[in-house]
Order: sequence, then C-alpha cells, then structure tokens
Amino acid sequence: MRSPTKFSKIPAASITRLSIYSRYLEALAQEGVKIIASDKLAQKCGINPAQIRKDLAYFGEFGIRGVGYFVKELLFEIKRILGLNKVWKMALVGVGNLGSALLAHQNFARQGYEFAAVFDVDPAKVGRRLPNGLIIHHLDELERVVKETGVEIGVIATPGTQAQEVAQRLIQAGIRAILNFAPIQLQVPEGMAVENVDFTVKLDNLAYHLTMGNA
Amino acid sequence: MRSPTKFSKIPAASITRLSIYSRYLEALAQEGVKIIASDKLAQKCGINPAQIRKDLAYFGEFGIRGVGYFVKELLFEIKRILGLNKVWKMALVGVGNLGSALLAHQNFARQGYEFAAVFDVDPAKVGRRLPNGLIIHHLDELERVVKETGVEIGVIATPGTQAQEVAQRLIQAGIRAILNFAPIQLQVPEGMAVENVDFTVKLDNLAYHLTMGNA
DNA sequence: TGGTGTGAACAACTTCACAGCG
DNA sequence: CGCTGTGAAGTTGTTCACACCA
Repeated sequence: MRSPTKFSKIPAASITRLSIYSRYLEALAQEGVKIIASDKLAQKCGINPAQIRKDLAYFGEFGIRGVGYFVKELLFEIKRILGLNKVWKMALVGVGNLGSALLAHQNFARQGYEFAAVFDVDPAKVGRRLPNGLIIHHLDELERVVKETGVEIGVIATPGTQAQEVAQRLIQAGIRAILNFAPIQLQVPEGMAVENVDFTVKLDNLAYHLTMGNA
Repeated sequence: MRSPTKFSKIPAASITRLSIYSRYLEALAQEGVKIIASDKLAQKCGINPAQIRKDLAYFGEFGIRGVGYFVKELLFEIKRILGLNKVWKMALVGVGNLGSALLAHQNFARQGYEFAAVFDVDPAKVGRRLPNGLIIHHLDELERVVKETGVEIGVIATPGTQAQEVAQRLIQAGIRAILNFAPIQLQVPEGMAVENVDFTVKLDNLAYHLTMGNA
C-alpha cells in the first residue's frame, strides 16, 4: 500500500516541483510580490506553464482566471499539501564529515526540519555533546530514543557498508521515511519512503554529458 | 545543441541507472563473481530486468544469451560509456560546512573524481592551505585557475543567494558541467549540464509521503 | 481581455513477451 | 535449455489548445 489515498495518481515529479514552486513563492513573498501568473513562475523554474497549472489542479483550484495566483495564499496551500505546516523531527545516523555538515546546515531549521537525535557507533563519538546541545547516542539506543523524541524521518550519513543495517534498525524503530546519503540502493519493505542523495550518480551523469558532448 | 550525437534518444534515467549498475558490478567484481544475469542484477537494484537489458542495448550487445554478462567486462563497458576511464577534475566553490565535508569525502577519489581547485570569497578563508594541499583562491581567480588546472566540472556549495552568480562565472570560465548543492534552480544556457543535489526537496517529498500515508 | 483549469493529443519511458542464439 | 536482445503493447507523464470565468 504505497499510496492508499485518492492521491495515488499524482506523479512523484509533481511533488518535487511543488517543492520548487514553494521556494520561489517564498522569495516572491519576501520581495512583496502579491500576484504571480503560471507563465512567470514557469519561466523562473524552467518548467512548462501548463505543467504548473496541472500540478496545482491535482489538489484544488487556487488561481483566479485572468489574474493569476495570490503568492501568499498559494504558498500556504502548497506548504499544507506537502505537510510543511509542522516541524518534522529527524534522526541523524553517522556523525562523520557529512553528518557534521548536515548538523551545521542552517537551511533545515529554516524549512521546518530539525535534528532531534543523533547516533553513531564510534566509541570516541558516543556520549559527546554537540554544539547544538544534542548528545551522540550509540546506535543500539536507536529504538528507545526514536520513540522518546518522536522522530519521524531518518537520515543515513554512514559509509555505504553500514547503510543497509542502519536502515533496518530505523524501520525496526518505526521510522517510515529515510533520507539516504550512502551510495547504495536500500532494500526496504513496501510503504517506506526512501529518498537518495547521491553525489556520485550525479557526477556520473555530468561525466556522461561531457563525454558525449565531445564525441 | 543539448545532445548532438546519435545518442540523443537515450533517457536520462538510463544513465542514472547505468551508474547504479556500475556500483553493484564493482561490488560483485570484488567478491569474485564472474557472471551475472539481468534478473539477479535487477533484483539487487530494485529494477525490472528488461529495463536493464534495454539500458545496455542502447550502447551495444554486452551479454551472452543463455548465460548472462561477464561482470568485469560489463563494468568496463559501462565505465567507458559514462566516461569514467579518466580522472575528472572538479572546482569547488564555497568552503563552508558542506564544501569542507565534500573535500574530506573519500568516495570521490575512489570513483575517479578529484578536486583540483577551491574557491571562496571570504577573506578569512582565501589564501589558506587545505589539508590536501590545495590553496583557497578568491572567486575572482576562477577563470585563470580553471584554465590552468584543466578543471571540467564545477561544484557549487555556496548559499543560494550567490549560486547564480557563481554559475555565471563558471560558465564564463568555460565550464560546461555543474553539480549544484544550492537550493535554487540555476538559469544556464542550452548545452550546459546541471545536476542538482537538493536535500530540502527530498525532505519535502518525504514529508508529503508521511502526510499522505497518515491522511 | 487575459490567465486559469482541463480534456484530448502527444511524447516519453517502462514492461511484456517471445524470437533467436550461445 | 536459459538468458539476451527487441519489437510491440502498455503505462505514465507532459504539452497543447481552448472553453470558461474573473
């Protein structure tokens, strides 16, 4: 039951685009722009205007014919759709270079995401207190801490070799959404949401493009 | 002229999958596995077996009917296709939390990518020497250094506010491929390759999934 | 008038199913 | 026999074009 609701027909790409729209609307709102038309927004996002209208139409009628969309209203609706009208708590597993950078990254808090628990297996790290006040727990504490803190999203920033095991533990602890920075394809049961952030794959795409362009 | 060659019909998703296959083949090769069938590989990658065969068929006939694929041979071919039979030099722009983590990340070197030049605008950082021996140049030096070092891929790890300007400078310097970690949609001319690594968008996807699942 | 909302046409990608070959 | 390679069928996602409405 991947998507048991009536929204099952919505392309995953639409959700990604909604997220992108919301960023532009945020900027527009800050600039004091009141109204925006799909053509204008489309141009900024490099997307077809009809695409935008269709993406929005999946969820309702938010525009005014002959005018466009009220920026603030549309932003509010998109955030509601995406579920951004609350703060999502995340658990970070793996406090290496990348994990530390993620902890220090300011964008998360701004966007409504926060790390509420941090884990590692390195004895030199476990027990240490981070600048933000969190204590690094041992991975064995995962289930308990996840349940106590109400974490809903797991972030895997371990080496690839450990990622699958960490995923299993996260699932075991009741987590249903994982952001995976490890360079492997996680095997998870139906109904889990996994998003991969994979630099190497992206770089390979660039390498291919450059190679073909020169061919 | 986005893709001027006869390969223009190849789905972008196929290239991404080739990259994923190559990782598994690498692992298999290391385990000493000699031969693999599309069904087996498909299972590991969570992909339809016909999809794999089709992806490969775009570029040639690499398998043996009734048998499968020679792991080493297929790996070699995929690497050749992707353009991984050389080391790609990258320029990093932005030595903040994320940029530093990228510099320290070991996976790049292993995969045939290396940072050959590093840039920032912060006077406190410019001129400093990094653990790996590179000196942080000022962004104004970009064009000169890029040309001297033969960098072909630009990596943007600046705040979103500066990313578009950095992109312009990279393009100005002759760069045609950009890995963008900033949370904005870069506006670039036709023919440029841009890959975005965008945590926030991924998180929004997860938030949506969790919200819908509970609805 | 001008831009939304949307069915219908189109395009792209994926999966099926089986011929063909080692 | 078994697995690849591939046309054909199916599915999904995108764009067009215009009716409709503020």
